[in-house]
Amino acid sequence: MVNTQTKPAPTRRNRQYEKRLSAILKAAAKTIAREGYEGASVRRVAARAKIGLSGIYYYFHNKEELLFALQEHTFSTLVETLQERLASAETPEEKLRAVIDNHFEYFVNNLDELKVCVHEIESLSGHYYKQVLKIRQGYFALVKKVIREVRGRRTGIDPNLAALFLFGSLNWVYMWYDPRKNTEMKKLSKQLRRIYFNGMTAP
Amino acid sequence: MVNTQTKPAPTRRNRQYEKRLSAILKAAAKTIAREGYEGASVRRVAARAKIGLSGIYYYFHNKEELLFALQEHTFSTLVETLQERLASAETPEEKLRAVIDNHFEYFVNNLDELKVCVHEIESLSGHYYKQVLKIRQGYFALVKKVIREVRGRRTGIDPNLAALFLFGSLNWVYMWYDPRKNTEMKKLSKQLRRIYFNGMTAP
Amino acid sequence: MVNTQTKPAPTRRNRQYEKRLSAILKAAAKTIAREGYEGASVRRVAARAKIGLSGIYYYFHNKEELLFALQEHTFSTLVETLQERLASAETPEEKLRAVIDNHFEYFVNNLDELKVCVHEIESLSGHYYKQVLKIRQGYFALVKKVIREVRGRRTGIDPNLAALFLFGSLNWVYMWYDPRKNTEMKKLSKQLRRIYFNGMTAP
Amino acid sequence: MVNTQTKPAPTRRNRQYEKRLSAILKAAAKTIAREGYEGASVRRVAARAKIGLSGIYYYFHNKEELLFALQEHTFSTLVETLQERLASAETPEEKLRAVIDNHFEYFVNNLDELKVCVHEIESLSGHYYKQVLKIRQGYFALVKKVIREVRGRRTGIDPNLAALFLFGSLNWVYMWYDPRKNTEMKKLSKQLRRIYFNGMTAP
DNA sequence: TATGAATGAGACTTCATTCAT
DNA sequence: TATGAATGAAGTCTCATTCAT
Repeated sequence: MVNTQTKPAPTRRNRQYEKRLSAILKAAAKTIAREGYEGASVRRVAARAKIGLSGIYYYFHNKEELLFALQEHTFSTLVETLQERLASAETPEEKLRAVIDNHFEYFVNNLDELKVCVHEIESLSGHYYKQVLKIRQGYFALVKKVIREVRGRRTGIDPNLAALFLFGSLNWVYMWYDPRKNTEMKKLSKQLRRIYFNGMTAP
Repeated sequence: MVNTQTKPAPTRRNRQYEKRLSAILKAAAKTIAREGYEGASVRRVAARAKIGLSGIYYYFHNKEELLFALQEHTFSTLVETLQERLASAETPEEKLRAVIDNHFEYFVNNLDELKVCVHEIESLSGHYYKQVLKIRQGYFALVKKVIREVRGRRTGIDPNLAALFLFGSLNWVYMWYDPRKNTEMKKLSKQLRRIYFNGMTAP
Repeated sequence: MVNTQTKPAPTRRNRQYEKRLSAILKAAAKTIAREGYEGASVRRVAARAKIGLSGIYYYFHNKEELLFALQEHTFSTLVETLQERLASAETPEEKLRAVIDNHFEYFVNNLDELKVCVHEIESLSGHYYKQVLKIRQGYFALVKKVIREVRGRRTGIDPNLAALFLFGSLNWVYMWYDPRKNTEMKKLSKQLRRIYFNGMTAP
Repeated sequence: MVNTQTKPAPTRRNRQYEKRLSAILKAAAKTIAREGYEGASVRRVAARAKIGLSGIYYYFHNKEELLFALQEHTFSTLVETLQERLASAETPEEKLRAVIDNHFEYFVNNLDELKVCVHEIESLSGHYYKQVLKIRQGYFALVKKVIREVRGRRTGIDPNLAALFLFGSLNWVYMWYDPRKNTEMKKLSKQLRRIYFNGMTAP
């Protein structure tokens, strides 16, 4: 089953298993991104993953666990890569850039996954929700810390609110970004950095 | 049916009709806000509106029309009130404030409705979607124009992107705003204005 | 819905409703008697009742409620008619006869229902189970009291055990009684009375 | 496979096989006793037997065969031990006691198995059913013969009916016997004997 | 104007079973 | 001897919608 703590050596069987599993996750991301979590049917996810309907239930206990796996993985990755970037950033400005670039870069390479993470946060419930919440809170804390450094002593800026507004800008992107138009991510990033950096450092 | 162009004099019967209709809309907003459009069942909407299930279908042709009515009304109102506010604003700064205050004020008084508008945009399809899209585009155009005025000659700012980022910040609010904590809207507005105004006017 | 406390006057509509409802119950009894509770599918119950599958769910919230309604009604009737019979019985012997005849008579007229009640007692759970349990306990108490009268002062007989054994004999009938062979109920009753009456009154 | 006629010498391998097999049967008895035959899933039987799901299918062709093995073994044992007991009983009374004690003793040591045998008789079908039926008929014949001896010349007692009533009392025990309360089997046996012996021998 | 009764489609999930390994 | 992976069939239930009244 998914989420086993022990990772055995990748035998041929294991590799087959992992392949199927990630095929299912990819299919789930695509389907849920297009139809919404409630709107997406497990059957259609299975069809896209080229597996029998009941095959899904060999890998996941239920539909919600599919969404959970998606969110858990995406947010964890987001946090990890951000931490790496932040480690090699020095000035507050560089750190803000790390935050923004990290988010955009992941986004542009994982459109479906990020959409599902942003748009279906409340579709999880109970234990699943709480577990993802924790990771998201970690992510939020990282960003808030960066913002605190950016604003320095300017007490007119509330880091909490500023972080929430920034997340709004970042998360909303999936609603208008069109990959076919191939808008340069660099430009997006630069614009957003400019607004928020200047916005938070002006006297 | 909904959206009749001709508005007859408000007889007692008409008033009864309108009352029921808005009760249904309120119930729909609450239900869809909590359960999502796909997750919300017409049955539960009817129950909340204290009406028989099939009673709904006297007022609306189908479930999608419910969502449409909600979005149509909210976005139209948003545009209307913004126009009024803008008419009495003079400087670019005042206009930016009009945009932000208008959004926040409506939001705080219509939490469910705005959430439904923001979160369920893509749940409409076909004709319904297009009609709402038009209104939203009008709204967007108004805001973009304000932003253009704010940035003035600073060509480093792309009004389109800036508007999209601003909308992100505004729309994301429903995800974290907690009416029970009674956060002051004034503070929210002030913070957001500060970031975006400074962010777009810094050299 | 089923089990409404208020009983409105039987309009034509009501009569139609009642008819359907008892058709469903009859179909459920037949189906569950033949296939067992778990083995019986709601679909097949519906087919026998000549109603659409989902039609069942207009009358009952779920499958378990079907079984509950069956058991609730049967056991209640059993208790009621037994009470009537006991009221007009005088000697202990007559009372024992009332118990046995009451059970057999109901049984022979409602083979399916009684089988379902006896064989599927543990198929109910939670609230449903408890509610039926209460009625059954009432039934048991009635019988025990009769047995106490029968045994008189013979302390060698434990009324509790005797009642349980008697119920065993009564309930087991559905396993071997063949209505096509038209065994006379009178004979059954007489035999059983003889064994238990003599068995409990011998010195 | 199960029920091989030839019994090879018990090598180590064979012993391992038998062990597993009886572990599965024990698990099946427990599971089916709790959840019913239809309600019990092979998966859960396997889990309880601490074996892989498909491992079951090495020992049994299908689910029904599991139930069959259980019933076949239990009823055969019941018949065997009864025959032994009867061989050393002399008076009719002693023989009746043999019948009752035999049943109760087996019952108290094999609660799950006997429940499954009594409650799931009709869950078998076709060939499986017939085979078990034969054994049960043998059991029934034994008991009927004893009863015939007990009643002697009292033609008012129909041995067939009396046997059926007695079986009812015996079989129903699983519905109310609570092993935790540790009711003395001796008392149960004595009570039942008293009722049936006196019941059938009174003038 | 409103509802009670009904339905077909489709949702999620579990089932017994198989087969290559 | 045993299992991991997979499947088709079937299960219960909810859904949006209709229509006679």
